[in-house]
Amino acid sequence: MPSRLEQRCAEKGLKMTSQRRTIARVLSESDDHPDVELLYQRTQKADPKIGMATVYRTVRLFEEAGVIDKHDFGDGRARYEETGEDHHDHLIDMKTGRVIEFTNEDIEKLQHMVAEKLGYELIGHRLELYCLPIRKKSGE
Amino acid sequence: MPSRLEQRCAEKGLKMTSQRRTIARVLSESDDHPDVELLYQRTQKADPKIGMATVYRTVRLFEEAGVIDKHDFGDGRARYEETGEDHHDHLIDMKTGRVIEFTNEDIEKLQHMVAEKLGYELIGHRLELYCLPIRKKSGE
DNA sequence: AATGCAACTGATAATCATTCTCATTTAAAG
DNA sequence: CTTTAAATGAGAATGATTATCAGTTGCATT
Repeated sequence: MPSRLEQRCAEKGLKMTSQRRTIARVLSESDDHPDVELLYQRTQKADPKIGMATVYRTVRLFEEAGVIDKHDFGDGRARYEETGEDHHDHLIDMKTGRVIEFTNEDIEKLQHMVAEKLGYELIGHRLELYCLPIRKKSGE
Repeated sequence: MPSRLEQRCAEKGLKMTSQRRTIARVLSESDDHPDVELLYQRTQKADPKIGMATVYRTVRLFEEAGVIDKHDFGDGRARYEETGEDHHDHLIDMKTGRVIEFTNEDIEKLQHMVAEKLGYELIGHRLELYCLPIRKKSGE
């Protein structure tokens, strides 16, 4: 059973190799935001012959084809996730590093308005909220 | 005459050397968002003995002291600007690479609301709009 | 003003994520 | 089942940034 991502790759006319299928599957099955190192580890379980370079190449290919999204949460390495029809932004828990997805239509609209007011058309955007859990106990 | 930034460094209790003064001045006089390479070039004009490593170190020191802000606009290198009392976000012109600053109180408020709804306190955030000019005439 | 020393600096080596190189292998068309 | 352009794997190369270390300097104390 081909993964959803694999199908989308085929639709884009990408040549599908066994390595790309494996990586597509791993990405499809990931519900977090893995970096390349983590993707490499996960692909290793399915096919230990896949090289790091191939993961980098494939992830770049997929990103350029628009079937996955690339993120940079400020820790110096890129992280990826399958593109969904629902756009969402990210809230980063600074304590645990956990990433929570959210959507907010009002913010989206305001972004378009801001861009328009400045004479621009909004093509893409990045919104990340760096937060700490609300806690009434003691501590930092 | 010490630059505004130099004074702020002194207030933070940072030991001020001639190199740091020079770099602080260059940062104060920059109204764009220079990367380290560009800062290095600008400091060279004032003091050709300053090394690249010192620029990196100083910029990190200043950033950790909270007197300058570090940005990452997705081109693989960090860019800096003096911290102002006015918070602002950035609109990146994808055609020219120009960076336009803007503020929007409504977006700020919504961000806090989103974080709160998810059980978090908003500490910092990053908002960048990647845009293309709305059909303008030639040149610029 | 001279002293002492921790902190700073400059040159360069090291690191980290990512991309490139190239010999070998493979997907997909004929 | 050939053919061939493209993909792969291993490791070298790259670019931005950080660490190392011997020599230098700011600055608090004589």
